[in-house]
Amino acid sequence: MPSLTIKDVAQAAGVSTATVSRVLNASGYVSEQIRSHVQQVMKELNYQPNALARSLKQERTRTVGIVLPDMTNPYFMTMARIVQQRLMENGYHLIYMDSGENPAKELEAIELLLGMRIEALVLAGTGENGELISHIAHSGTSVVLVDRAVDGVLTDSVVEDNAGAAEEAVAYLLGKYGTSGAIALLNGPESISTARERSEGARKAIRRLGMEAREDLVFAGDYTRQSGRDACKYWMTRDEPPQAVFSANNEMTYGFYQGLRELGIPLDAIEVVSFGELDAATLFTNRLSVIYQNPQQIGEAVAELVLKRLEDDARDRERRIFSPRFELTVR
Amino acid sequence: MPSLTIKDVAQAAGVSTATVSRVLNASGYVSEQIRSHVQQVMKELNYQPNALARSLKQERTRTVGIVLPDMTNPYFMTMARIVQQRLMENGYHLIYMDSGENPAKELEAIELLLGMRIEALVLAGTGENGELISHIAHSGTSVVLVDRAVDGVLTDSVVEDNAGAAEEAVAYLLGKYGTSGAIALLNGPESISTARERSEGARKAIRRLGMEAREDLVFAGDYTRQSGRDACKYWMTRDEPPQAVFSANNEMTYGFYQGLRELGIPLDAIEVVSFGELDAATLFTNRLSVIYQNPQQIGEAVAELVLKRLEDDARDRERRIFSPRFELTVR
DNA sequence: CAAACATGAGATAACGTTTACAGACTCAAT
DNA sequence: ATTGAGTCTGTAAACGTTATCTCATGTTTG
Repeated sequence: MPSLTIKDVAQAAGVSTATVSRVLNASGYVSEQIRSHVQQVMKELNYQPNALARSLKQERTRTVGIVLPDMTNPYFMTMARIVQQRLMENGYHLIYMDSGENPAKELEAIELLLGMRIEALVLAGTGENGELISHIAHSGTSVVLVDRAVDGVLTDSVVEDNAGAAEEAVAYLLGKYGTSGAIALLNGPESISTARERSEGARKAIRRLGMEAREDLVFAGDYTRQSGRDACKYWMTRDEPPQAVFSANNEMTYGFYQGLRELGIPLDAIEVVSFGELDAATLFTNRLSVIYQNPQQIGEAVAELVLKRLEDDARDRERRIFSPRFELTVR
Repeated sequence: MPSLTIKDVAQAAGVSTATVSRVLNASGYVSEQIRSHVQQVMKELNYQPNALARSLKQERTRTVGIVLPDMTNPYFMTMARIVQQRLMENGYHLIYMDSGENPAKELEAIELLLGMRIEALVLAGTGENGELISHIAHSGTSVVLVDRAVDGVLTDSVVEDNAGAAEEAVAYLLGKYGTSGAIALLNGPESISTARERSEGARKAIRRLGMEAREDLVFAGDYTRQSGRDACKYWMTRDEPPQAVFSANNEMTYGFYQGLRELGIPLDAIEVVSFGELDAATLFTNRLSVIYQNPQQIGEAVAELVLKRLEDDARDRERRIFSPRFELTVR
């Protein structure tokens, strides 16, 4: 829209556009008198510099993009908030995109951001657009992967020891409920690296006891509430339902409880250990434990890697691995 | 960074930049032969048009900004996701900012967006920057207020009948627990319009029975978990604790339960009715009911108003009011 | 058959900034 | 007096696009 330009300000203040620009950027020489006068005029006119023109000219946007699979998920948003905060403090800003766990939308989002000339991309990916992402990383825009790896992409990344935490949690359940094997695994989609790793860790715990996972107690969910519900119905209506469940994320866990509720089974009838942000839920039941992924910590790491990469593009690739805390809250 | 320009493409394809621009925008005349050739070249070079330059030239960004008080709150994000979706479908995109419920950060966010030349602003405000917001609305950038009114600002808006819903809920509690008055009100900050309205509605229900709210059973929270916890400690440690609580938002409700937990009081010892997204929580307790604000519905309305306003700036101001559903889930 | 028109493609002037570059002035040191 | 450095300000050329204006061609039309 026809908003004010530096020209209007210059005219109103009786100086050249160059001078206005200089006071705007506090660069070059400008007398204190004119300086304050120009600033006065800018305030009066309510002038707001055009970031588009500025970025175009400077060939810098000081902008970072982040694309997340689900912006309604507090885990991701808590992480992202820290990133935004740290970037802001360093003069960058963050632009959010939601891929909805959908590779095509992810592609669209990334291309939109590229068009905006982001200087760095933070991605919790669907795992599918490896070729493009690699290409981006090799052509000037820094890429930091978070939470999830992407096949064939080697860049800075901050991930979690999903396998290790899953193994620990399942080992705990096995220890408690014996080797009878009545422990169910509620897995996420194979396309997502975290889901694969969690599933693998869980299985490893079982194998270490010289057993194999009972495939009728393994459910291939897709990180949605609905799939947790489905798993519940599948398992809990049989003659010998499992005694415990390991769930790969929070949404599926909620779905599982919803299923119990619908089946009329008391929520405390079965012990659950779940990955993900379930703080609020643990208030309400005595038999749910979580594998807590500290999103603040992860956000801090992401911000740090982004900023480091931005100031030195030639750095070696860095990989941060955090260990989620298996927090036994069963009372 | 030195990304490719239309010039590079033109050179590689052996045509002028004007021609490349024409195929890019499918405007003007260009032979099918050259057309496909240029597109081929663009694919090969992985060319991504510079949105900054494009917007600058066209004096249109097709961008809408949204500033929310808390992007980790699924209520807001569920609403925003719909807005984004609808805007995308109409060729706009949405840029998110988080004000953290802080007027100064809100101001900063708005100014940033203005600098980016957003064409419309969606705002769930802190209630504090009325002057600026009014000014924006009167100078070409459409403004749509959502969830919360802002003093002195008259623009398109979509809000809820907070007072009505609060009144209904508290009337229910009064009916159930008699007029003994042992119903506690957990209010939000007075600066936020929704909080004021919810508090007022609750008080109205009490007055209708010819009584006044007992001020020792009214707690002035601030929409944070911590304040819910504080309220709990304040009320539940006295000789005659309240029999029921009306809470103005979800976060405070979680805090209240956390307080109960810490005090060792069974969560079902007290009935709660709360505003906000508490879907998951109602799975776990039998004595929590929610006043459900349908975020999808609100998102749809916001998107519709934004799009209408964008295509006809002269429209009359429109105000959509939704009635939250008081959903009695107590079993 | 000239005149009108549709088609195709290149030059070029913006859009709102920043940033050389170049003048002009002041002031101290030679 | 002359130089030179330091301070202040303006002119104008970019940044990567799009859109207007040309100028060529055909291709209809009256």
